[in-house]
Amino acid sequence: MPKAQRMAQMLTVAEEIFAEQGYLATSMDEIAERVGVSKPMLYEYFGSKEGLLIGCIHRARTELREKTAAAIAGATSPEEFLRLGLLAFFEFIDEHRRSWALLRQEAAVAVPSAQEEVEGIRQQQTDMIGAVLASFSPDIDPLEAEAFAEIVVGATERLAVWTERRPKVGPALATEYVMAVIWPGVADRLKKLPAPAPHAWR
Amino acid sequence: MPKAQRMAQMLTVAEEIFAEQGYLATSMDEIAERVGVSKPMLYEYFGSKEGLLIGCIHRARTELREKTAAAIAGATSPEEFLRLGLLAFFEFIDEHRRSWALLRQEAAVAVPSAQEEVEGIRQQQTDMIGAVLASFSPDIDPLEAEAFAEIVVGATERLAVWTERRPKVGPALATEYVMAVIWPGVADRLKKLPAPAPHAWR
DNA sequence: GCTCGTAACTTACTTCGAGTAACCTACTGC
DNA sequence: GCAGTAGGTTACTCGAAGTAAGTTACGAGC
Repeated sequence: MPKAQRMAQMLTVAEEIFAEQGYLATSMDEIAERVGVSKPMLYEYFGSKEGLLIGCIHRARTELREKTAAAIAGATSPEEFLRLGLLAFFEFIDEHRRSWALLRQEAAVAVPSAQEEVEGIRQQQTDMIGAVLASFSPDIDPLEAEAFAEIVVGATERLAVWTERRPKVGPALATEYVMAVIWPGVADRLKKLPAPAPHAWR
Repeated sequence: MPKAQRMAQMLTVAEEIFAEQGYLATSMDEIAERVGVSKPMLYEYFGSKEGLLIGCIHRARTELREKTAAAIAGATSPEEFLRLGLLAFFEFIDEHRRSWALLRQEAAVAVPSAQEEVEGIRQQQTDMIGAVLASFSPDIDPLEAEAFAEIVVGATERLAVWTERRPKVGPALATEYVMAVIWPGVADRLKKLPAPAPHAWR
């Protein structure tokens, strides 16, 4: 089997087993066996167990970025922008329930560089939010914009984990919940800056 | 040295080394050596490496619960309640910078029971928020209340991680950021429902 | 002042899994 | 038909989790 194809297969199998049993409880021998190949092949292509995990995360990250970018492409207001971005995120999670737990939870643990990959996902998200804030309200304090973006990402991520325990809450409702809590506050801040709002500073 | 004292010492050392190097990169021999005791003693008192980690998390959780409970004791409005709770949380993080990363990130380890301990911390937080919402607005949809609580906890946790990279953002400012984003949305929801007579409930 | 019981501790293993060295084989281009 | 290489394997090393069995410190009861 050609290299690229074999690598993709390995990632798929690894993601599945990691999600099933957890990163620590999974041995490279086991993954190799389920792929139908010997352990050194995994090392040939991914260098280490950690490398394999990072490969999984990286692939998910790429897919998430593409979906989000496509989703927000047509947005015309900050509210629409946020709503579409959140929806894309929750839909992604919904489609990847199993691997999501892995990527979000396991990766943190394991290894500093896997940690970086996960941070990369968050960076995508915060960058996106930061871009909304900055584009619609260029004078916002950069530190505050960053904090807002982190808050939105944190809220969203946490709610994504929560929806796993509440299967009846689908992507649309999850999006509404997040918007209901954060949008008034974000809108408030956006209004205040460009044209000083009626009620100035609390 | 008596058992209780030795256990406390072990937890302190373990927390420190885990935070320094990460859970995986730390060996039990290393912890034992730094405690000044042999490895089987660690197993005698904590059963496993995982057990030791859980011990660390559990201790932190207890401390956080006590501090938060003390902080919110005198609150009279939902806003004050939230603000004091958040402040207590950020102050706790500020005092435990080293071990914080460990407890939140590392603990997500494949080991389910460590994961549960960390979820226990979050449960404390969401319960607290849920209690505010329910006490000030008893007719709120329980599912929505739960979602709101998760959102607030997620936002807070994420901002706590962020402040580690922004040392100039202290607990007070972090609290303000979170309140600025979430309070308008939460207040909005509380207002929408039939206002309870202040004294008539419970 | 001895000895019994137990709490606190150690040495010396076993076991398991990550990572590696060295070797094999089938196909492709020439 | 031979050389080079992509794709693969077997059989190891080594480090760290976990354990079995034994050792010392010491207070209580006689």
